[in-house]
Order: sequence, then C-alpha cells, then structure tokens
Amino acid sequence: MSDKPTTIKEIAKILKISVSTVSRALNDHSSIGLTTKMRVKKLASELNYEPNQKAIQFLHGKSFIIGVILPELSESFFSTAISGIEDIAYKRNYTVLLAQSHDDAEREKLLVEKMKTQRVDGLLVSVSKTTSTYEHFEIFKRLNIPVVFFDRIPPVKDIHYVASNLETGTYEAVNFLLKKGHRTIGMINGPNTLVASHERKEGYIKAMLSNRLKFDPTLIINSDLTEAGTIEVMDNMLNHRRKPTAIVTFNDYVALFAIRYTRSLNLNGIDFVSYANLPIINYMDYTPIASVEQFPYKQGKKAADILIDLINKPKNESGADQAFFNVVVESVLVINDPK
Amino acid sequence: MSDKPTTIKEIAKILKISVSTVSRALNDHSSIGLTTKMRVKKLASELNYEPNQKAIQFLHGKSFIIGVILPELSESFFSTAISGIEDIAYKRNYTVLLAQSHDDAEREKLLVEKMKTQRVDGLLVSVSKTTSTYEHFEIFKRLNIPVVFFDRIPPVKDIHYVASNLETGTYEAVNFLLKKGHRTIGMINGPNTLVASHERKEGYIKAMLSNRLKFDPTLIINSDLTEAGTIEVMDNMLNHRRKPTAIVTFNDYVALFAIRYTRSLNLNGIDFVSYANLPIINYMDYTPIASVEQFPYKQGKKAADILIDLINKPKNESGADQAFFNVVVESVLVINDPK
DNA sequence: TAAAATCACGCAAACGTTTGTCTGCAAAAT
DNA sequence: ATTTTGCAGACAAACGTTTGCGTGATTTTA
Repeated sequence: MSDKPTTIKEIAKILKISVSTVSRALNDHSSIGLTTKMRVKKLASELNYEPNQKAIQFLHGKSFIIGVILPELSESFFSTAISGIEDIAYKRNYTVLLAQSHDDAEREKLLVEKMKTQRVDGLLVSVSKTTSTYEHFEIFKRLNIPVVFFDRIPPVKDIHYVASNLETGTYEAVNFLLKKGHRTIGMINGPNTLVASHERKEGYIKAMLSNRLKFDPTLIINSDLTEAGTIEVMDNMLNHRRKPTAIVTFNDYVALFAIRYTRSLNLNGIDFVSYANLPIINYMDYTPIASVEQFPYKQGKKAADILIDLINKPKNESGADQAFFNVVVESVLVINDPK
Repeated sequence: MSDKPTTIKEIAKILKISVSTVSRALNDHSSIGLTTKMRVKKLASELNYEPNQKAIQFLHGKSFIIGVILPELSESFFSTAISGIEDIAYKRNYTVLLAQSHDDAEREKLLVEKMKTQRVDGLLVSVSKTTSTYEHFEIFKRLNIPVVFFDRIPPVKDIHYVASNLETGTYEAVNFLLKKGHRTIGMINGPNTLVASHERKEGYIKAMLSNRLKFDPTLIINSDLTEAGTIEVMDNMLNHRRKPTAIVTFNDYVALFAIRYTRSLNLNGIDFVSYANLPIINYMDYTPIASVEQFPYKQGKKAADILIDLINKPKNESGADQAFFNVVVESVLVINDPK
C-alpha cells in the first residue's frame, strides 16, 4: 500500500535529526555516533528505505550504466559476447543497456543518439555491416565518454578496441590441413571490404609459404556469404583445374551450405574447416572437421573490462599521453570431435 | 576540448535571460517569443547542448528504462525474444537494461535487487529454472513498479504474463502425425515440474481422443532433456511393445539427440516433430518433419508492449479493478521444408 | 586549569531541469 | 480614458542526496 518510496528526509523528520546525519549514518560515516547509526538503520529498514538512485546518479553525474550496441543478438557470436559483457558488468557493479542495430547504419546512428541522451557512462560497440561513416561516435569523445569497439571495429585511428586476430587461427587451420596431407586447399572468403576477409587471406598465405608451398590466388574465392553465392563458389572450386581436397569456409553458415551441396552431389572426401559461430554445430551430423575459435565470451569480457577501467580512470591526465587500448584476442584452431 | 557539458544555465547567462525561459524556449513552450526561441536554439546547438537526462529522470522520477531478466541469452528462444523486446522499447522510446540469471535462482535474486536500485520503470522476467520462491518480486509491487513475466512464468496468482500455450501446438502436431497415418506416437516429455510439460501432455491427449483413439500413457516418457537421458528414453521407446512410428520431442536438442541416435542404429522411418527453439535446424540435414513454433519474437514484443502500457497507465485507479494481463500466444505447427 | 583535540551532529549549497505563479507591458475592448 | 486581455518573460520551489564547513559539547593533553 505504500505509495511514494521512503526518502531520507522522512527518516530525518521522524527521528528529529538532520538529513545529513541520516545520510552519513546510512553510509557508515565515521563522524556519526554508533547509537544514532543504529537508530537510523533500524528505521530505514523498517520503512523499506531505498536510496533514490536517480538522485544519486544525478548528483555526481554517473549512471553506472554501460551501453552496448551490436548488430544482431540472434547471431550466437554476439549473444555469447553480450553474455561476457554482462558478467563483467555485473561483477563491477554496472548494468548493461542493450541495443541492436540489425546491421542498419541509420538505426545505429539513432541508437548512438539514444545512448547519448541516456548519458551512459561508457559505450561498447560492434559496428553494423553497413556503417561507413563514423562521426556519430565522435560526440562521445567530446562528452568524455569512453567508447570501446569490439569484434567489428571501424577502420579509423585512435580508438579503443578488442578484436580477434583471424590470421593466427587461419594459419593454424591451413597448417592443420597441410599436415593432414592436403595440398590443394580452397578458401571461401568474404567480401574484400571486411577486415576479417583480409586477415583470413593473410593467414592462408602465410601458412602456405611457411610450408614452402606456392600460393595459388585462384584458390581463394570471395563470396557474398549467401547460400546461392556459396553454391556458385563451390561450383567454381569443383571445376577448378586443381580441385581442392579441403576447403576453409568463411563461417559456419557457409560451411553448412557447402557441405550440404557437396553431399547432394554425392561428393565425400572433402575436408572442411570453418570459423566457430554456431554452437549448434556440435549437434550436427556432418560438420567441419575443425573450427577457428574466436572466443566471443572472452572478447566480451575483455572489452567490458577495458571500458569500465576507462570510465574509472583518473580524469584526463594531462591529455597528452592518451593511450588507446588495442587488444587482440588470438583465434585458435579447435579440432572437432568426430561423431 | 570541451570539458563539462553545456547546461541550460550557461545559455541563460550568455543570453542574459532566465533559465526558465531557456527551458521553455527549447521545449517550444507557447509563452516564449519567436525571436527568443530562435536565439536560444541557435546558441544551444552551437554549444552542443545536450539536456542532462539524469537531471530530468531525477526530476520526474522516470528513467525510461525497462529491466529484463532472463535465463540465458545464448538460447535462441531468448535472444529472439529480447530482440522483440528491444524493438518495442526502441519504438516507444525506452531502453533495455539486460541481465541474465544463468538459470541460477540466487543470481536472479541479486539481479532483481540491482534492477530495483537502478529504479527501472518496469521489469520483464523469464524466471530461472531453479527459482522456487517468488518473494523477491514482491518488492516491485510495493514500489509500484510493474512486472511482466514471459515464457517461463511463476506459478502464482495475480501477475501479468505473456506465455505460449503449447497445448494447441501439440494438438496440431499430434493431429498432423495422425493424419499422416501414424497410429503409435511417442512423446519425449520434460520434467513434470514444468508447466510446459503438462501442456504438451494435454495437447497430446486431446488430439488422440478427438480422433477417437485410445490414449496410451506409456507412450509419453519423461526425460531430463540431456543427451544421455534422451538415449535412455529412446531405448525404452524402441523396445516398447507398441513401437512408435513417430515421436514428438520436448525441444530441438532432444530431437537432435534422438535423431542422431536412431540414425546410428540405422533406423529410418521414424518421423519426428519438435518444438522450434533453434533456427539452425533449417541448416541441418536430418531434421524433424515439423515444429511447434512459439513465436519468441512476438512474445517479446507483446510482453514489452504490455509492460510499457502498464508503466504509463493513469496511476492506481482506485486500486480496486487492478486487472492482470494474461496473454497467451498460441503455438502453431509449422511443417518443415523437406530438404 | 586552560588550551587543544575529538566527537557528534546540523546547516546549507549544489547538481540541472521543469513548472506554477507572478509581473510588467502593450494592445484591444469597453 | 479606463479596464481587460494577452503576451513575453522572470522568480523560485521542487526532486533526493551528498558533502564542506561550522558549532557546540565533551574529552584529552600540557
């Protein structure tokens, strides 16, 4: 039946002491007598007193809220990452304000606006596929609100970010296939505009060269990552004068399309390696024999940690030595259990 | 280089007018002259003025934040649901404070606490599997903060909730199998403690009876939903004196375990129907022939809508006719495309 | 025993905004 | 010419909390 929440004032009035005393008593300030403290605390809990967080946030300009903008929660990479973010936030007493851009640059802009008006203490962003300008993040710099990018990072200087280095994982993947005896290895890569595509390619090349093998660029084919696109690429692969005996695919979806397609052609014997996006891959019948793991949970945790560190950093120290956190999580190859 | 954000006060001082005038000018109040409005707005945008949301929230005790507590974001049901929640929140100008209980009752309690101290305007909850007491939600009633449960709802009276009715979908599923000619239909059900298990069973029974068939309770077997548990149940099914030609499984995971197991035994010919939890099922080779769809996105949207309606409802109207929203989203059967 | 230190608490300002009420002043109505 | 209306803007209170400073009262130290 209680209507309005209890305030510190009411407690003060009832106890006939000043608000400041009540405040200090509740916060265990040293200058308050033990008996007064007890009386205050007792009454406070009787009245179900809850400090008005809005007032406190307002008072010292902190919200203990970090904003997170990411493309799609339904992609398991992101839902796992947010899990890590949320866990760290929880531990460090922050809460997470969540928004998804649905890979729409316009919506992303609006979300940034909203985060700004909510005055989050910090922002975590994985940019949308379609985002091509990055000025909307500049506002946060002016407002002195730290921004940390993760996974999908914008190609600009002077930002904090956490991302995985796909080169290492790809290197391992190709190496693994070579060790298995494969000599002709195809790669279904993504659009060249993605940093990630570039890293995959580099890893591939390095693995070939370090094994004293010639790099054949025609064995890396770009795709638009759709099912149709994948089939088209597969046709190219299968008709290649050097038909690959193993294929590295851009992600698990592509792997699934490709595997299904080869099976429909009754082709076995091609080994697939993919990048781990889908946990469900473990439940499937025909899976890639290995996956490059990108540790989304770890990335999320790390990004959140950095952000909160940044938030709590002793103000603008001289401004000069503004260091930027650039954390790279190495990707590694995981051999899948054979079923 | 701007250090502290611009305030309405500074604008007032520069323009030599009062703060109230500035405030009204920015809010297009009718009692401010056009010229003054222009001057104020011009200067405001020049100074990159951003209203301090914390002050506003504090002033009229609203945060425009809704809290969401759910078990696991990595379960696609929930990540899809949150997507719907977030979309509605976005549309209606709210933001989403997210937290996951990881199906841990203790953590859930703490999260409720945190939501309370953050003074969210409303709370959306899908309770953890292990939650058995529900007093921690009572606090919100006292604080007059609306709570809406969705999907996993506590077995108590007088709450708002949105949940799917699995009975209808199950009825359709069994009916579908019967129409296909199956006469012996097994069901791998979940623990009896779940409301959902009960609904599945009811749907099953009704379908049988409405087709003038006898209901054989031994064809419904409870499982703990693990892989081992599923295999055990499957062994029972396959050795049953009436060996089922079709099986309804509790969820997609169970379906996958069961299908994989039958295939390992080189048994084909059993038709499976499941409940749609995993979008990835579409990419798989051997899938249930049909799924009961529970519309997580729709459920999320609906729940969020109800919550925000509740938040904005004209206060405690006499208290007497406190109506509770109990929305049931009918589940329906979806026939999966054959591959 | 006087001076200094310590204790326990009160006063009031401050955070940024909104909003009800009040005040001049000019134009319109009587 | 006086009253009324309407306009444009100012004043100040209010939201709940924290915190620097001040102030008596008591205890300790010299």
